[in-house]
Amino acid sequence: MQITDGKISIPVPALFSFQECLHFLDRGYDDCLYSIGDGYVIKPLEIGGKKQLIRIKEGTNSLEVEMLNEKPEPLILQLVGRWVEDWFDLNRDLTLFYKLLDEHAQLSFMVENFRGLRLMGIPNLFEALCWCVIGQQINLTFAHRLKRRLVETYGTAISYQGQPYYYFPKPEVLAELDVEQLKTLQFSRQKAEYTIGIATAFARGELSKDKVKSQPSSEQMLQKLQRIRGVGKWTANYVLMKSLARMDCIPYGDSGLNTAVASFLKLDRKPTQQEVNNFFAPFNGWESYLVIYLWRTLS
DNA sequence: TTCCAGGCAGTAG
DNA sequence: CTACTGCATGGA
Repeated sequence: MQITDGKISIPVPALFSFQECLHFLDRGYDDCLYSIGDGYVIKPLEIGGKKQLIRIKEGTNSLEVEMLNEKPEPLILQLVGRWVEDWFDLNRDLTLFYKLLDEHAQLSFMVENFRGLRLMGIPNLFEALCWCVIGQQINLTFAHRLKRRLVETYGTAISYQGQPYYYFPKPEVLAELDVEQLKTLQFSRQKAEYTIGIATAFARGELSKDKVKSQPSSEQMLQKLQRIRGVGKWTANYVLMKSLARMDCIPYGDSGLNTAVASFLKLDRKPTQQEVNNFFAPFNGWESYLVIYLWRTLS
């Protein structure tokens, strides 16, 4: 990572495609927590309690990060750079995963077709959990609408060139809400209760990214997460993958995953958990990436 | 109209 | 243990 003149230049690894990553972020959904333009993404993020707004473009074998709202000191720039590396999962060598894909009779086409697609993270665990609750069992268009209402109502924003850029609401804010307030945003009673419960757990310090991280194994991380009401097997696996960058997660029950696996196995029904496990077996240690690539086949 | 979406908890057997 | 049900809305 190089920092010169208030800008950050991050070298990208082999098997990286900015275009594939942007495609993932775009996908036709209206997301309120970043903004995609032609060849760039603008993202608001908080570093050390300070609100930053960054624009990420592609350079020559690099990502170029520009600070849009202020010119912070080099230490902060360093942290912003690390955050971007985290978001795009840049510090991962995908050679082995690609070798496994290449050896696979049905999936080897992904090596060329999806080349360089990375696991785009949701570094904020609280946000990731809320997003799962919102997305549970409803169509993604409506899920994005619900998220937008939550963020625009209870989040904070900064303005850049006349446009507001929103930060996800703080747990302390959502923890103070009552169910009826979220129901006016068209949350179901259940989604409202789960969201407030998760916010309360974070606000009280019962749950945090560090607390989940400190568990010795993925299995125990899953168990810690699933103790929270509203967090089941699907959500726990999803957030371990997206927020903690664990590589061995399969969000069992995911309808998109079921659709993709059923299609490769030529089933006219949902695959059983055993069939999903068998399908994933050759990708031991790379399950999360395979999930991302299977979802990619659907869009 | 009915069915089902990037599920989950609660209950019954 | 498995099977079923309510939840909320919108698109196919």
